[in-house]
Amino acid sequence: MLSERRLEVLRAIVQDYVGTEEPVGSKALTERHNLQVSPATVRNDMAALEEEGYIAQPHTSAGRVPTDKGYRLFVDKLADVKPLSAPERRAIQNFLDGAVDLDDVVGRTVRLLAQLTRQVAVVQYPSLSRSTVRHVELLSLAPARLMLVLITDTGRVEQRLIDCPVPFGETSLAELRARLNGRVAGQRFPEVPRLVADLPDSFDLEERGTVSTVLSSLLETLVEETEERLVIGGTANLTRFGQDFTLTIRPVLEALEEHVVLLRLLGEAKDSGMTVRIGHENAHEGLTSTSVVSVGYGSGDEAVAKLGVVGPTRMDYPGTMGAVRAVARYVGQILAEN
Amino acid sequence: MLSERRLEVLRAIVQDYVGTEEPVGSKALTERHNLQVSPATVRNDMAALEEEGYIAQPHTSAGRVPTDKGYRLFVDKLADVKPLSAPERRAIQNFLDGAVDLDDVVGRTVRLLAQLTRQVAVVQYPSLSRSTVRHVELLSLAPARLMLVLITDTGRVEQRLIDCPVPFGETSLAELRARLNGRVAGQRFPEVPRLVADLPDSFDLEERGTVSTVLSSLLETLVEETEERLVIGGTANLTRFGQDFTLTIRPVLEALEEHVVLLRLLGEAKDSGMTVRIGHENAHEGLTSTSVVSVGYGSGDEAVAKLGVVGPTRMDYPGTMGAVRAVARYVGQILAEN
DNA sequence: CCCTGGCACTCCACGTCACCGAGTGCCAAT
DNA sequence: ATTGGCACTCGGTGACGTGGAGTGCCAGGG
Repeated sequence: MLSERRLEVLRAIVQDYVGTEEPVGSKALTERHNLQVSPATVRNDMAALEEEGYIAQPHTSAGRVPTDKGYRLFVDKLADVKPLSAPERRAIQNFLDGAVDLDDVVGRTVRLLAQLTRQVAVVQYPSLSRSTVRHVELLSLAPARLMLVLITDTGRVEQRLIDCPVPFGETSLAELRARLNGRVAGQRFPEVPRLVADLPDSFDLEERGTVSTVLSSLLETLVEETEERLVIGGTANLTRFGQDFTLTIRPVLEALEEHVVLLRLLGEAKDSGMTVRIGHENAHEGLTSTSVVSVGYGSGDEAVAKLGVVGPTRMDYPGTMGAVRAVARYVGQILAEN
Repeated sequence: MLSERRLEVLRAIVQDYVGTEEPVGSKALTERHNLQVSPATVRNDMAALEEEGYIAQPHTSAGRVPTDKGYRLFVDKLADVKPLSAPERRAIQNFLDGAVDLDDVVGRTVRLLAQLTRQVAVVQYPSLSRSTVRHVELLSLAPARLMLVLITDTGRVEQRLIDCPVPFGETSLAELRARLNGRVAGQRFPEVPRLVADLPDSFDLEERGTVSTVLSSLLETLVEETEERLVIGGTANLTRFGQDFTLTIRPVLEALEEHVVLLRLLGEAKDSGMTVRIGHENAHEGLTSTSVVSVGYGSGDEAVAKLGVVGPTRMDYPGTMGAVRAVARYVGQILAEN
């Protein structure tokens, strides 16, 4: 177990390094933080911290830099989430209050988060599987072509084109629409397959084919690929970090374009509370020098989706966590109002 | 007027520079392109080309680099659009054919274009103002809350939440829905305001407020901000250019995040045929070292939107133009099939 | 009149070298 | 356990020299 002061030294190293982006030495530490001990003592502490793997030196005769393990300890034990300032909170509210629909909420949120943290922001649309069905609409676009529109309590709207095997009459359509809504409206999505399974049976033989087509189209929207959508913003902020460039920024951009990767990442995070994944804790190769701060958000207690930021491991964790948490709360409020 | 050979020299310079990314000298030119003249002659030609502003040297005793004006001449007079190879064409077709709805088509297109050109791809959704209304749907989500769903012939679906001043009965809703569709279905969007202007008059006084609210919400979707949507992909490709980085890549990323900027850019392009805007021809400051190749696409002769790529001025113009044109054609075909 | 070979000149890129300074580890003293 | 002292390491920086690619110009030849 590390002594109290050594933890204090680690905290100071993290804070300084995050601020200056340069390896921090023993002398500078004692000057900038009043540790009440001499540089030599700090050196001993640093040697111990390095021994334990919390910090490292890029090369002999350079200052120390926190390792992933060091950041982990910092986040777990040494850092408090920094609440936003009053003006910041007001800015959030003003910015989000103008949203007119879910797309708008998500779009504004991602811009807001990127601006607030000066990092890359990621916002997931409310997951279908955690929403309830508000309404299912069936529209006839052409004799043998339907459009299925799905609306959730979180305001999400999914549509899908359907090619019918045979033309489907307007009355049958109304019938199907009514029965479908009778079954699923107000129900949770994961229940839907079970609830509609026997629906084709109650239709005439010749209509059954179309009904089945419609249903399978409905069930397809629950497939992961369409189920989880997300939006990314603030990628320009990536250019603020290091100039190694092709080694640092490219893999990150590539990873960000692979939404699947991000979805998996967010999926691995805890459902409630904030999750911080640091450096190599992220499975994806391109993201081993970044940290991901994410949190669930939702209109009630339960999270319907996640949002967060992606930034360099050397980031201001307390500030970032504060911003992420605050934004998630406001978004939850907005959602609850609808 | 420049002699034939001088144009040939310019072409050679552009080709070599695009290939090597390094200033090209007279000797290398004569070796790699059989110009049938000596380096000294080429030097004279180069001096003339520089005099005219088509090429420049980064510093004395370095090779020459094309200027924006040089690229412009190259594109206008010296380059042919390079048709795609058969495998490439097949790849496009395979990749786009699997799309299930418009979102999917646009998403696939942007990925395809980014991969094909190895640059940043931009795809605009079919513009509402150039589409016709296929259907307008009104759903009652809560007593005083409606959802307006708008479907175009291009497959685009826009939805909007509406808060009604007073609850609106189901029969009135059906009435409004029917009359609305009677007026606008099959009509072009720009006609819509005119067509619905007198609609509130035919309703009872107490319903008029809600009807007006619905109509103004419908008209709002025609406002530019929601009217034009676009998707961007392949930003990771930006890292392939130069390492000046904060001077080159950041402003571009920032510009790309400002969809408004891109929309203006695309808007300035010709409606039919391909448009190439080179370097400083782009009004936006962040894009003065990039070129934008764009082209309209649509299901018929008329373009409903544009797509294109953003890359460094030093790009393979013939190849890029070929890819952009081919993709636009295929997307048009896909759209026509729906 | 245009093309060509020759020649002197210019500068960037690159490698070498020396030096400075921040930072370290270790040790003896308190 | 803490501290001051001291020798050592090593990356960053600037000065310097050199090589080479490239240029402009000029005189001679088709």
